[in-house]
Amino acid sequence: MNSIKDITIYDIAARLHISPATVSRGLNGHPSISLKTKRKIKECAKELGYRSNAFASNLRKKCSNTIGVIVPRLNSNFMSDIIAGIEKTVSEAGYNAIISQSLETEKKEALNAVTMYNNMVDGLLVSAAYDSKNISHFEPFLKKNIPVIFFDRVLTSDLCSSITIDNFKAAYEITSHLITRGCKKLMHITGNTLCNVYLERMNGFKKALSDNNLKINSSEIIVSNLSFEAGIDLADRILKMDEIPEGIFVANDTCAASCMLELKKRGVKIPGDMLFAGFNNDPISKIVEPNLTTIDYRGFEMGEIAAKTLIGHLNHTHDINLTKSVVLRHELIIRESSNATWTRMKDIS
Amino acid sequence: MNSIKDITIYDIAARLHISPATVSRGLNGHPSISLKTKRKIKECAKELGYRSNAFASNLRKKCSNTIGVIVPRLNSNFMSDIIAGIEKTVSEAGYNAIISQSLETEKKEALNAVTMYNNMVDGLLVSAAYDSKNISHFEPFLKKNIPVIFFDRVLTSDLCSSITIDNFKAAYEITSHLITRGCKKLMHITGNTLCNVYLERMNGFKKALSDNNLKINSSEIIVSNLSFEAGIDLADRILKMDEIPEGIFVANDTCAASCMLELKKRGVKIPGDMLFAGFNNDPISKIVEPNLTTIDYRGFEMGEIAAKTLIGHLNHTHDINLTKSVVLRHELIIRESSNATWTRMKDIS
DNA sequence: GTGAAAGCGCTAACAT
DNA sequence: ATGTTAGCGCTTTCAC
Repeated sequence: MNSIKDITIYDIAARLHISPATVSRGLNGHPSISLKTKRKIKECAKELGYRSNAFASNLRKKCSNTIGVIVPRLNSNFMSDIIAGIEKTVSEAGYNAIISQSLETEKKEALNAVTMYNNMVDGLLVSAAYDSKNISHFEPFLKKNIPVIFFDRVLTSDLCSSITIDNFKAAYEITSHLITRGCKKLMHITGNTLCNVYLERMNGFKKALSDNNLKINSSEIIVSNLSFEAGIDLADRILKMDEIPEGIFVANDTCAASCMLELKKRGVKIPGDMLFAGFNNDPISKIVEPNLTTIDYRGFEMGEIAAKTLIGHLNHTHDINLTKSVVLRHELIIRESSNATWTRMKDIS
Repeated sequence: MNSIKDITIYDIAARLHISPATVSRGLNGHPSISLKTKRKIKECAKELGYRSNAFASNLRKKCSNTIGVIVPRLNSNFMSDIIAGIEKTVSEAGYNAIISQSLETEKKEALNAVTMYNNMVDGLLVSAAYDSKNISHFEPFLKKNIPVIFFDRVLTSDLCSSITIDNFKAAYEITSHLITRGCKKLMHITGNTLCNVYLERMNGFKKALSDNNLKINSSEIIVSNLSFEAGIDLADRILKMDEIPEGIFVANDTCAASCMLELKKRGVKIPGDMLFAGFNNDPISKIVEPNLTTIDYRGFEMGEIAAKTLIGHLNHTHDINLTKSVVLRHELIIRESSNATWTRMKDIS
């Protein structure tokens, strides 16, 4: 295939009448090589179009200088920001990143992990799939002391660090906000509660209710896949309820937006008849009418910190204390979908 | 770091009293190894927790079994679909993919290309950055006969295949649709016309106008970065025009949606006062009100075909005829934003 | 400051 | 059907 032979350090050595060892050292900035020879080597390398053979180098050094990234999906702004944050950080530290998506299944997540393992990644950054139950598929890494760090969607383990936001608190705040606006009968639409982010958001919702002396009826918490289509089905389900909720907190923006639209289509006025809140501050939350109250958190920063934590750990190899958690800040963004005092109580009085 | 020594084929060979070569062949399913020994080898490998060292293998074979993917951004559903299509295809063919984003700059695209080159990818799949002007940064690949295939955002070159849709035709169709609906004064908002997709969409727009005997005023074509924010600024600019357009075709959905919303906020009725069309069939197009007329094309399929083309080329190494183009189908999706006969002409009559 | 030499783990001639 | 052997390109210990 590649008709033209690759230039190796031997070619440079021959041309310069020095040893390959010196060339290797020169190229890698080894301190004990004189500046003059270093310069000569680099010039020659450039001239001949030399490129370092990463395989030979990695084989010899027994490490890849690569970190693996596994995420559920790449299709959100949020994830793209995270990836950008990771890429920036790892490349600044002289590492490469290899990225893969689990498409929300534990099976593909495990498969991706095997690939990463075989490619000898130095560390792993993971945001777990929707149905990932435990860290068993990451055990080969842990056994070999290859650090695995979770971000956003974490799998709890004593052996892994995690970077998250305080989903419980964020949910508590957004629910309290709806309550402050006058909602008494609230509803929560969440994702698979195996997933920490959805479990915690649900718990925050519940706590806000109980702290405000509102009773929690289990029928008012619905688990869904939070897709666009699910939002439409949910609207239907909501309208069929005995008592229509006054405020709805959905665990993501996409589903909140489609649900809201469907309800509007069926004659529900928002925020007139019902208040709405989402989660993520996705661009969609600024497009949907009314604009959606939501929780903002910065993906880029999360990616940066996840990568920095991993690389920091990789550098001082003796850091026993891997198991730390970083919690990033979030912000409640109040928009039109909840920005009215809820007044259906007039009907009752 | 990794305290436990890795198992190699030598360990398996020793344990089984056979040669490492046999182990290697057995593991790789070489035909001339008896089924019995194959099974024995695989069992032993599993038992010892063997993993193949990809570096040694790649070093020896002088190929990486990896294809590189460079895209502008990962943050759209469309791109995520493309990546999923690529990943599925390459993994079925026994390859790996390494993915990176250029963040819309030629500079980072070139940087990513260097990384890919040093990692000896067997081929490259590229969707060009916003400001990528030529293929010079891919020349090292072409010089070494490493195939580079463009998809969606292509850079024209005799040396590279491309997978696209017929942007010209799609734009022609959507513009004709607006004209059929009664618009006489049309406007087009496009991206950097260095980019084939935007250039062709603009040309399709122009052709539809001239075919319908509508004159093209250069002021009615605006180049923008097509971002959410740009849409808002454009709304302002549109309202300041001497003659407000009757129909607007924007080259993507995000910008179309934000522009439409801002116009609505300023009192413009859509589709009452003005028809709108976007491009991409992004989820946002189904959220914005009115729902946006747009062009749909399937990303998953595009990714699949791009990867299949590349891998097909990789397999029969003698395929001289790399330079072929595949054009995928697209579909005009008519929604509410243009689904009304335009009637402002009443004002004039 | 530089060189010699061994070896990382695997594969592919070339044997048998 | 299996074994022998050499070598992919690099890094690194040990010499000097």
